Amino acid sequence: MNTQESIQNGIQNAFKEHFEVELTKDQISLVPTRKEFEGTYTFVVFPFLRSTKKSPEESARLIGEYLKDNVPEVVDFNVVKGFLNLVLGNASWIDLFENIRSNPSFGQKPSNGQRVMVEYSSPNTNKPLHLGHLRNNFLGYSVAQILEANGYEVIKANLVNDRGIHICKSMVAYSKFGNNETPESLGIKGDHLAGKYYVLFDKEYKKEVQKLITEGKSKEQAEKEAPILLEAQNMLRLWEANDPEVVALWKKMNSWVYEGFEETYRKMGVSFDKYYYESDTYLLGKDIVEEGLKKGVFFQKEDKSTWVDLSSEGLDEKLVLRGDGTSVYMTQDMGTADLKYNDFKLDKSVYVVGNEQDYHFDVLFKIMRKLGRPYGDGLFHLSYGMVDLPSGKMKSREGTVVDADDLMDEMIQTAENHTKELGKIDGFTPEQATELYEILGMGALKYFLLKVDPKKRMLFNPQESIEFQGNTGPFIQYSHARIKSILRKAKQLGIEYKSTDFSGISSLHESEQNLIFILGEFEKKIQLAGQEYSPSVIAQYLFDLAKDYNRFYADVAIFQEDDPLLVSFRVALSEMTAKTIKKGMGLLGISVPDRM
RNA sequence: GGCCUUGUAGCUCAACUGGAUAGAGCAACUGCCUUCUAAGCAGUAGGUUUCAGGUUCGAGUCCUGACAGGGUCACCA
Repeated sequence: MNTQESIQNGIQNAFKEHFEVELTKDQISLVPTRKEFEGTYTFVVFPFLRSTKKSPEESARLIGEYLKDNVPEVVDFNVVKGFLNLVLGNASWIDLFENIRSNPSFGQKPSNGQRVMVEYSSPNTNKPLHLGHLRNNFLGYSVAQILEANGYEVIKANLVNDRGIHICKSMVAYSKFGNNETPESLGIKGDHLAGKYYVLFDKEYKKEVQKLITEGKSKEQAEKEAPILLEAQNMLRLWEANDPEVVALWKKMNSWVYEGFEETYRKMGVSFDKYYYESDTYLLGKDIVEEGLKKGVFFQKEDKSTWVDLSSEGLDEKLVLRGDGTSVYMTQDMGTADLKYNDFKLDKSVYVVGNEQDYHFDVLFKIMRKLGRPYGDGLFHLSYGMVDLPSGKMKSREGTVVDADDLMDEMIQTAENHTKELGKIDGFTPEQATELYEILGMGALKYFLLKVDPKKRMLFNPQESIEFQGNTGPFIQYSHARIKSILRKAKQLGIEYKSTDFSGISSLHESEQNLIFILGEFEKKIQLAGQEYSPSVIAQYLFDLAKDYNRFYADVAIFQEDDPLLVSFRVALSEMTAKTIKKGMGLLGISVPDRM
């Protein structure tokens, strides 16, 4: 039984004894005591005044007395209005620390027997990845790690959007203006080559529309009839008819893009267990439409188009299959949901997709539940906000995006400049230095994107946004490197701490207590992050942990201490902090250096 | 216009899901490197939590309404 539980027990008994009331454990919530008051846990008595039939102060005092007398962990208490602050003794701090450090699976829950798929990234193959994709990829990868730490078996999936009119746009532009350029001949990545032609298509298209308008067409007409658009539409038809020439071009350009993506993913540090391609899945889902019609979940209109009526659930009617029998996005997604389930027998399925698709997924999930899918309740849309620039929204077609590759390179470059300025690369080989810059640059970037609640839209200012001081990745990485330096010195001095018994320690510094307390919160935070699908919970926690450690570091001098037992204890406490930082940063997909 | 969502210090974000005097970082200002890494630590200053009501012992958090931003309401994906 841990400290919290024994306090809860004590409170239960106190209520029985003094007020003759039976409370259940989950009615008794303990909150951390605010910094300005003495104590570790606070019990709020206001909600129970009806059963205590006494003033808040009196009720709190009675419970406090009882706990002090009957719960060994509680050595003192104080009452402020209706808040009962409990003070824990040294022994329970040491106990708590021993518990944490003797747990070999700290930060990793045992298997819960459930399997979850996290689908993220899901790029289009007509353009390179940009800043928005970075948020998506880092989120998806991190959530996968967090779910794994919560005991799930996780499958990371990438559903590649490799077909459709937008892909044909790049292809048309390339075949018209490409002059047989290749990534090699241009010396650029394949995804950037495709992106170049996607932008070129848009330019050309706008030019043609303008020309048609001056020839007297209406804007709508011109936008529909621009020759280059007709070419793209024709190419899509040819592709669907398996035209050898179009398919060959499609394969060639896609393979370039995949090579480019692979390189970007490697730099991002993300990976996938399963790839799905829309060129394989885009015809799926029609059988589900049949099934839905039979079950009466869907209905047909006069033009033979198939719809679902969700008005009873507060939504509208929604098309699921066109009148001519061709698919829409929804059709495909219904089919893919079944495909994923049949491939892996999933208990849960997480879609990491931007919040502009909230409505779509709301509809999709409601449909799958109406159809009685066993996985219906396990579907979850991890909806995240856009990343805005000071100049506003990013648009690929107009080229106003922050390119993912460029940004990562810039971050690494900045890390290099910063490190050199601080003169911190003594004793590094060139390879080690390069690795360090990458760890720091990527750490800064990932932490910046993950520390914010995923649901919220966020602002990225290229000039100011990413710092190396304060609430940043490098700050946490720095704390880790500092501890590693302590551990190296401890080893050098021959200090034994791994199996030392610390129960003889009689007094702990306040910053040591704080540190033990926050270390003890780690598993709760992992659980919360898993429930909420929110890496920001972990990021926030790690910042607090690093801050508490740095406070401790400044407050006590580890090796100057006379008592060898205390020296060992402080080294052990440091080591545990480093382990927790490393594990936690791992959950965010961020590496930590041993030196920096 | 309907629906969804957001609004907290000059800026970027927190607030343990209804608890105490709303906290951090950046930017500004003050201190601290002859002992463990100053990418650090300590401190000063900065707030009518967009506004108006309501619910209650208690509201940034819940409800209603306004105002402002964003998204969506495609036979695009």
